[in-house]
Amino acid sequence: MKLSNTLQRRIILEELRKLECHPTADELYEIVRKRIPQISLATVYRNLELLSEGGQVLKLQQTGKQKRFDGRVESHYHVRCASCGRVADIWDDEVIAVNRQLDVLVEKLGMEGYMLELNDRCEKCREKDEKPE
Amino acid sequence: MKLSNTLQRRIILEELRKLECHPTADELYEIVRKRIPQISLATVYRNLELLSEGGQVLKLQQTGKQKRFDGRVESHYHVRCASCGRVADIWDDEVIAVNRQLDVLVEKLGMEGYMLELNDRCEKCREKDEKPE
DNA sequence: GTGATTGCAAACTATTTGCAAGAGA
DNA sequence: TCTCTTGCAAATAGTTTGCAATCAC
Repeated sequence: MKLSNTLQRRIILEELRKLECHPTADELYEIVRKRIPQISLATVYRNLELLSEGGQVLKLQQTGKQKRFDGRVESHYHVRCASCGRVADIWDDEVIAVNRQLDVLVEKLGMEGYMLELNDRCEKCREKDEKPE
Repeated sequence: MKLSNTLQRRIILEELRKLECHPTADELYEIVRKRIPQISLATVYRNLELLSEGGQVLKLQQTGKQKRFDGRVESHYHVRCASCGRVADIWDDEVIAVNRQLDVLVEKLGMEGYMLELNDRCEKCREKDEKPE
């Protein structure tokens, strides 16, 4: 589906690109509203979605909207399925090594921490890809 | 506030620890319900929250519930404020280096990608900490 | 013209909260 | 006993969707 060049779309992208910060949809809505007062929040959501599918905008969010919980507290690492959001543990030496490095780096920069997740697609989603009903 | 040892709390933690996977609150609710049929979803949410504050459970989620968008698509890196969720860019050579390593690693493991975010607290939240109204 | 897009309102999903009743120390 | 916790229902927050009108190509 090709995107047509509507006023709303143009302004949304233009205003987003102007910003140094990384607004939420409704923050951007408030900004865009100064130029197109009657625009609706749904339009902003729809366009951000389409633009990010088209690679013109970056969506800063992990897959899956629900929080997930882990009963194991000791440090270990996660792979999240890029399509369904399921999370599994990963025990790869190099992954562990990168995390060690990040621990050190974060300490050095005086930051609170970091969040690293690898993304893949889980078995179930891969099966679905092969035989989509 | 110390946590009292209620049946619900005990079973929630017990069932979560049994699992290899990392359930969402409602997935866990369904499991716990087999043992305490009248338990409510709100209780599961409340306990997961308390347990994760107490460090007995890990919450696998980034701060901030809203999606954020970025007008710059070229690869660059983010720091998210651990308390308000605001996102800023970071241009630190070592951070860039770690990301390069991750690119290579992900490629090698044949995965889709990764998501790395540093966490800190932003100016505004730091100020608030100092003089909480 | 016709398919994409809009604004609006309503729907939806995940999560949180108020409250009165009940359990734990 | 006195606080913490529960179940329930209602509220909230963020986001998505159906629809008829309108716009872009």
